[in-house]
Amino acid sequence: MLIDDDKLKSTIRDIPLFSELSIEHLRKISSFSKIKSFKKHEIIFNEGDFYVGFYILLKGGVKVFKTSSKGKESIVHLVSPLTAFADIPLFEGGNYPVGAQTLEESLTLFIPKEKFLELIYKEPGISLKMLAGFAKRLKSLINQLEDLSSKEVPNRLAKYLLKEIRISGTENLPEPFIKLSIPKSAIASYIGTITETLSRTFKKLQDEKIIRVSGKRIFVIDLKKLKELAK
Amino acid sequence: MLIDDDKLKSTIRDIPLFSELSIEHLRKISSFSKIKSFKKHEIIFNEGDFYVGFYILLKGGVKVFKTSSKGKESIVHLVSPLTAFADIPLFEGGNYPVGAQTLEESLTLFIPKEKFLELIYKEPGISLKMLAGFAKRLKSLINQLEDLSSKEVPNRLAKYLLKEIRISGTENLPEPFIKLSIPKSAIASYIGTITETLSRTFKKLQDEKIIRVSGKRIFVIDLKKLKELAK
DNA sequence: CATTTAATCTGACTTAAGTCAAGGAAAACT
DNA sequence: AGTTTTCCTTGACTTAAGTCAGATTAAATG
Repeated sequence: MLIDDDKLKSTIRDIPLFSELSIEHLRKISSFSKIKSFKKHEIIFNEGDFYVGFYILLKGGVKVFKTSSKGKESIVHLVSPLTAFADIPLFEGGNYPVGAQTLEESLTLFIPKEKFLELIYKEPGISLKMLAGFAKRLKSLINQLEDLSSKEVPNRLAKYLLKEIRISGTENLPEPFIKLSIPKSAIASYIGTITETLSRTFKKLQDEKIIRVSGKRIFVIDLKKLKELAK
Repeated sequence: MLIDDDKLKSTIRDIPLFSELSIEHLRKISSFSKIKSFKKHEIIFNEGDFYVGFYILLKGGVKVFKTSSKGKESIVHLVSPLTAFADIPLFEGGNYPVGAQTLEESLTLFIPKEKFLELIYKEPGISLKMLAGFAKRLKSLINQLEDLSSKEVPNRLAKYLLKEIRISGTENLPEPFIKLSIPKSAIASYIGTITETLSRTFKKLQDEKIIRVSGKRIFVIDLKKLKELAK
């Protein structure tokens, strides 16, 4: 156990999915769920594994991906802390339809399927929360889908950068920036391209004086142009 | 009113979402929902319209689409009968994030947001049903996303054709076939390409003796090859 | 049924982005 | 610190699929 029980309960509170549960329920959840820690690049589960439950990322970074018949992997979700992943098959039956692997050392909360479904039957409030969460993800997947088919790589990269800047909270600085904590190859796959093309696109945006790259940091010189590209 | 009330209630029963509701609840739903009929090519709602509720297609065909900033439309959902659409914003707030338009003369059941949410609070079984439905769609969107980024047009078309053949129930015939009820332009957009490319791809599959096209009917000559292409 | 309108096809051309191959840079690991 | 491994970049080339323009066919409508 890497964090103590009280800390865990207050962390569970921060998870949108569980934000409105009573102390009682939080205790219950923490009683049947397990903290699991993973090293960098460790596999959490493989596509096709027997489904036993879902995870909430507490700390670190995780990629959720599908592997095509030709072995090419495409990342469908870059998980950030306090977000659930692999919760879809809870209601679908079957095995894990995707694989998950850490991008850095990570801490997760594992929630076993059966116990959780029991709880959800008793506590309908949770299902409404989950519906809201699923709705949000459906919407974002639909957007991703539309972007992928109607926009080019520079547009998709711009959109990704803007999202990251919003998360970083540096949006209103004279030079908003982000620090990449994941390899560029993961970004490439996530926005639906390959590393070579991504590398060239980064260069292109630099040539156009829209961004400035310094190691793992990307500074936005011209936010207006970036937003223009993204929409 | 184009179908009588009893017929309507038994139709509602066939909708997966409502399949396990009591007569009481079915009556309730049919009391506050409205049958709306639409002509061919009629707009049901536009992207950005104020959200008032969702629809269930009873008869006909509907496309759900997003329009990019450059005016290019991409179809995110080809709705077939007994399927709900525009139900995502129920839990998300905001306006309609997509537009919907009929592809042929259609009959829908309109279910107003507020009334439905009231019902769902009282009847938690519905939310579990909806969760299952959302989970299924999330999974299918993830698959679409993966296909779009890892596969080429012929592969995507093959996959689409196979899905339609499964629906048509002719899978085990010596020559499985489907009858296109929607314009090819809709298929093109749905699989993420344009009509010209789709036309050439159809030709390619014909040259390779995988399919045979006769008007609006597509016959599969070589199912094995088609499946090979799709995976 | 004739004529307007919409859908589909075909060809010539362009282009974004993928593949292949090779060097460099940065990180991780004794 | 030095070496191995992973990550990133660059160049030359190829290709799938998009754009543009025009022709053909099918469908809708008076």
